[in-house]
Amino acid sequence: MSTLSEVAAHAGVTSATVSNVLRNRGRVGEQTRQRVLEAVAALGYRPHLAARALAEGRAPTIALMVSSIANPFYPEFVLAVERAARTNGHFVIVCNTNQDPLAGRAYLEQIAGTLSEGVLVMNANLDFADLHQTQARGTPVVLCMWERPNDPPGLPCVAVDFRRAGELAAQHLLELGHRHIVAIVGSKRGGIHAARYEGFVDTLRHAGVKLPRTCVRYAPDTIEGGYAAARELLELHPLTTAIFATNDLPALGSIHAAFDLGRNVPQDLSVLGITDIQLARQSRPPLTTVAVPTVEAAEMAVSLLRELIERPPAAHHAVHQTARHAAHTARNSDSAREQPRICVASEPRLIVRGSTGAPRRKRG
Amino acid sequence: MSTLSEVAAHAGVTSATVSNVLRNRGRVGEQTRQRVLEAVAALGYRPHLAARALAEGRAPTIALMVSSIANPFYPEFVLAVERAARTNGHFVIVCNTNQDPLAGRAYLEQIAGTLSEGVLVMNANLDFADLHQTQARGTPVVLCMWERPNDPPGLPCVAVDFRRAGELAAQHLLELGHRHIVAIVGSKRGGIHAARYEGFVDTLRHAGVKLPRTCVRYAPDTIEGGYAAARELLELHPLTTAIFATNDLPALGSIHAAFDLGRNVPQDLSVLGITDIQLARQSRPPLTTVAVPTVEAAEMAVSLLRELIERPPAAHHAVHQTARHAAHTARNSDSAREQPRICVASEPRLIVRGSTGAPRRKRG
DNA sequence: TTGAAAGCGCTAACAC
DNA sequence: GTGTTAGCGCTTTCAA
Repeated sequence: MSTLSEVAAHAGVTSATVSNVLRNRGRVGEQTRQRVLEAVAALGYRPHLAARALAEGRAPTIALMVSSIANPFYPEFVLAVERAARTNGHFVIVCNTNQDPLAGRAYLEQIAGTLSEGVLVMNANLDFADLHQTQARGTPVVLCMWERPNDPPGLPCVAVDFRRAGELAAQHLLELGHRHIVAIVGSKRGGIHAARYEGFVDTLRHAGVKLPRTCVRYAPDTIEGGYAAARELLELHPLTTAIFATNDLPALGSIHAAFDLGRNVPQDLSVLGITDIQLARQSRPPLTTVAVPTVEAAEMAVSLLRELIERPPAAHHAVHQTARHAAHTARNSDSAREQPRICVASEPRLIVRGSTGAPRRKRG
Repeated sequence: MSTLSEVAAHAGVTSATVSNVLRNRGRVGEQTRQRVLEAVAALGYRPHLAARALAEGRAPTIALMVSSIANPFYPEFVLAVERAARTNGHFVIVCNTNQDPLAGRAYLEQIAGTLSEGVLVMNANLDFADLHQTQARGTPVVLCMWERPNDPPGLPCVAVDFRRAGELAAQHLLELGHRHIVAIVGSKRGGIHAARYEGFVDTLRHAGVKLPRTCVRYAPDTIEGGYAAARELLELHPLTTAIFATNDLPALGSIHAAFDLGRNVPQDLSVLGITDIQLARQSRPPLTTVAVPTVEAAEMAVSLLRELIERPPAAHHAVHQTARHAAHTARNSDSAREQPRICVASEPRLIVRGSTGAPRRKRG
């Protein structure tokens, strides 16, 4: 691993010059530039990113917090984030909080501002206070998929209208003629899926279709969770013709439950979810779902983060600032907080596949 | 973001002392230690990881190269890697090579040795020459799942006996009484899945069961790939009673194909794969498969990497070395190369679930 | 037990 | 155009 000054020596110039040609800064004579380039090639020089980070006062990485990358939704998202980040010259560090706010805090404390110049948060079950703190310390934070555009979280975020997703789902079921519907909510009551559920229920209600409490289950956001919930629901309400799940995983589990109960999907039972993860396409029958703009959201999140990194929102009281690097500006916080940026991603849209259909006229 | 010397000033000591108390190095008086700790708390000091990396000559991260994290197998692996890495004090940077060796090289060139002190390679379709080069430059590299323990790759690796996995699969089918078998290989002919396939074929042959060329398909290692291959195979060989796929994803696709062809699994057709990804448990019917020790391999890989980082294998010719940091040792390469370490993970084992059974006596 | 000082590899003023 | 110089925040000899 050769260093800048080794290259400089080899080219008979000074390291500043090498630095300049490498970053196309400052005017450099054509011949020196050539000599430098040769030296770089000859020595196989590669810049030391940690050193550069230190000197520049900024890191080449961003941290992506997820609760557990094993959730089949995340990898798709991580992929998109990584792609977008790369084109901005950032590497991404995956931080599995494992649903534990303490683990999340530990990550934030170590990484934010020292190894990563920004933090992306994807439903990682983090303490908002921690997030605000890292922000106050000067490291931009953005929430990747805020579920309620009309109810801003007080942090920069990209919002996706999940309420609308719920509405779309209900509408589809209604149009098909379903009236005996049950719902599986993939989070705690009032939890993260609340907006999806409300959109669904409200739409049903407007159409005069009730969804009594016994027709909804709060379950883990997994295939197994959906499976168990669907079985219970189906056994309790044998006349059910459609199951709505607030996420694809439980919807997939519901299809399995139907299968095990000897019910054919979609002939005997319609099932639909929200998100459109890859698996949705790959189930038998393929899952009807309300697609959410995952990749778009990832890209927006990355670009919002980049923006925040480049031009940190001015703090209201101009803070005493001796620091050489502007990135450390937004230091103060509570007294005068400006509205955090919020980007709204495009609307969810219904994707009709094989798991929904009209209910049978009569059921046995 | 306060710095060491700010803390030092606040505590009335010098930054060296603060550094010492923070890392429990050097003897420090109990009272100064207390004052320092208070100052740290008061200022909310957190060490700057990039600065530390530069000073120590080592980075707190490792790079994990994968071809595309969207493959459902990887996240499970990434999760395990991340956990293991964290307990070693390393963050992990995910590098999607996207099947492109050039992308892989770009990653290696930028990251290795400058931002990451080690690289883990998980089937990332990389150029071995690049890998050797980064190793020669002093950054340890380990291959995460080498498929042929008896045929070392010339790089440190953790090996899993995938040939054995193929044997186990064949044995299971044989014991159930299957004789009309087809196979789907999830890689190019002679590609990464070759060992699995050979183990399978050889075991069949020893039992006197032939697997003619028309009974095997090389297909993409995906659900869709398996689906298409299975359909072809099944249409070509209607008497088939069992499908073996070298990976779970194509096996899952095969189940779908059977479904669409009106064949019941396992009554009309048995299907099995290799790996035991989470999805295998969650299909209908659940997939019989040969489980491979994913988590164990991840942990072994991380710990092998750590070992290599801590005690880099001595180069044979003691290389001229002025560098202050020992990590830059193993610089030379080809003429006198010592045997790279290879760790063998525990054996694959058969997991019988619902997708395999005895063949029907007679078929219509 | 503590401090002074050098240096990790790089960038960025500023001077020449 | 190119070199000089002073750091970035930390660790680590070596002295005191």
